[in-house]
Amino acid sequence: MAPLPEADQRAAELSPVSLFRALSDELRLTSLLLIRREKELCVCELTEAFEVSQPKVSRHLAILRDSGLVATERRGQWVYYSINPGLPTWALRVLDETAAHNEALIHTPLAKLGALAERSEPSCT
Amino acid sequence: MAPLPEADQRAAELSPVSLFRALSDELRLTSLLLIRREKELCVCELTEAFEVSQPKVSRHLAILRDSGLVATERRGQWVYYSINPGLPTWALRVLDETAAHNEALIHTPLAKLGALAERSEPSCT
DNA sequence: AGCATATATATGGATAATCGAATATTCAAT
DNA sequence: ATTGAATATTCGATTATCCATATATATGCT
Repeated sequence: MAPLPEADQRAAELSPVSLFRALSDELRLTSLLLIRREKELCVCELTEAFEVSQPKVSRHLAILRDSGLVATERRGQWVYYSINPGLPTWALRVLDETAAHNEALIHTPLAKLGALAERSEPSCT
Repeated sequence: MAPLPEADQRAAELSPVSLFRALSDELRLTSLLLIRREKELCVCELTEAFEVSQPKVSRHLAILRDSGLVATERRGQWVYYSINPGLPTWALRVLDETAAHNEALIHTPLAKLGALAERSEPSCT
């Protein structure tokens, strides 16, 4: 068999406690839900959507990545974060349930993202 | 309308972050799953099932109670913990998914509980 | 090369979580 | 009332988490 990518491997080993620890911070949870909804987002988009410092976003995304929840792909100067496709089904369902019944969680940042999108591509500032 | 019991009120306000924080500790998560499976358990049963100190179990159960996840009922000297019936559906589904696909989590403590049950009622020691 | 933008990491300090051990509290029964 | 069993709480120490700030790395462009 072909070896799994690193992130997928971590996701395959994902323990419930690791998942819940990762989701136990508001910025991490909402970032993950926003990424899930938008398919992929780069650091600067999240920084503007949540109006927090870039290092803060980066640090929390690193935690999501290290626990196997998100995958990253660099394209040019941007690093795009997306839901790790190797996530176990039960974890995806946890996210689905949480997202479906807590839409208010990402309401505001989603609106900010929308305003951002009107100026074409990332090009954050 | 009749006012909700305290625990139900907390459950109704349950935020995703609060839920995940509560589940981000192994003893709390496994205790909750064990309670869910057994309908109700008292502190001494959990103490023996997990082979940890009584204050430790009590402290973590208090956190589960304060975050609205479990309800308590005193019967004689024992305090029984059960899943808070006022838990929102999405939270129950999160527990369902977690339990269904991580049975190994409570395998050992469940076996210890079984051995305990052969000597009739709680009567821990 | 040199500069600007995007992202990541290191440092130090404040706050919170967790633990073991000791001590309270509550209830039942004598 | 006193004892014993079950549960809860407090205390001090340790560790983990989170933040802001500063700095480093990586990429693209000229």
